[in-house]
Amino acid sequence: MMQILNQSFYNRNAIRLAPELLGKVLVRNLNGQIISGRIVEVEAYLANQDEAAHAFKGETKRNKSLFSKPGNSYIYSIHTHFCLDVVAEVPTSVLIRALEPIDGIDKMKELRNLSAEALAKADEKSLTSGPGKLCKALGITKELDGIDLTSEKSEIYIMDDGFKLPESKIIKTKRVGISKAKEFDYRFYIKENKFVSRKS
DNA sequence: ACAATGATTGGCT
DNA sequence: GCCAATCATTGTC
Repeated sequence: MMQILNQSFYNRNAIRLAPELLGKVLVRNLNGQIISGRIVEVEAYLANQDEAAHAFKGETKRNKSLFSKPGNSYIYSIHTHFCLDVVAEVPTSVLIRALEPIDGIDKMKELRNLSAEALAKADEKSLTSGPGKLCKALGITKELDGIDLTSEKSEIYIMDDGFKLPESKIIKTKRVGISKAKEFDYRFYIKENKFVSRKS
């Protein structure tokens, strides 16, 4: 049975929320068209004791969504891309790093804007296997920063479709691409899932 | 006002 | 594995 995740689901420390988000379905309503994918890789970011977290230095104009409320989006740009976090217990958050495409795969291909050559050999695996890639494939931009993910009226929300992920299928490792606080095992992904951005 | 930086990606070696 | 792309945000002057 399909059930939308509510605010109390999100309102816990990001380290506890992150593995619970694995297997849930991220839904994008793009002008009425549904694009969706199962979450297969995430990372938790804390605050006070986590130098890699955007919330580490306190609230700024950029990260104000982290200080808003559990279940809101936090979307920011990095280099030439956007990334999507869900706000957990304020101001911690969970970065969505990879999806297994479900609905709207043709639309994802269109939004990724791949070259004809890249499109020809693009398997579904490369469409959403990274935080920047999945934002592009789902048409997620900074305009959607701070929106409420707990309502089906929103342009982005997350569903539980009844998929049950066994504990034994959750792999926990160090986070990717950060220069500080590298030692923490705050990255979680689904074992043997080909849509994760990388192994180990 | 200006310089440095980055929770990434894609292409090339 | 290494590196450039490219720009919003941030800190400093």
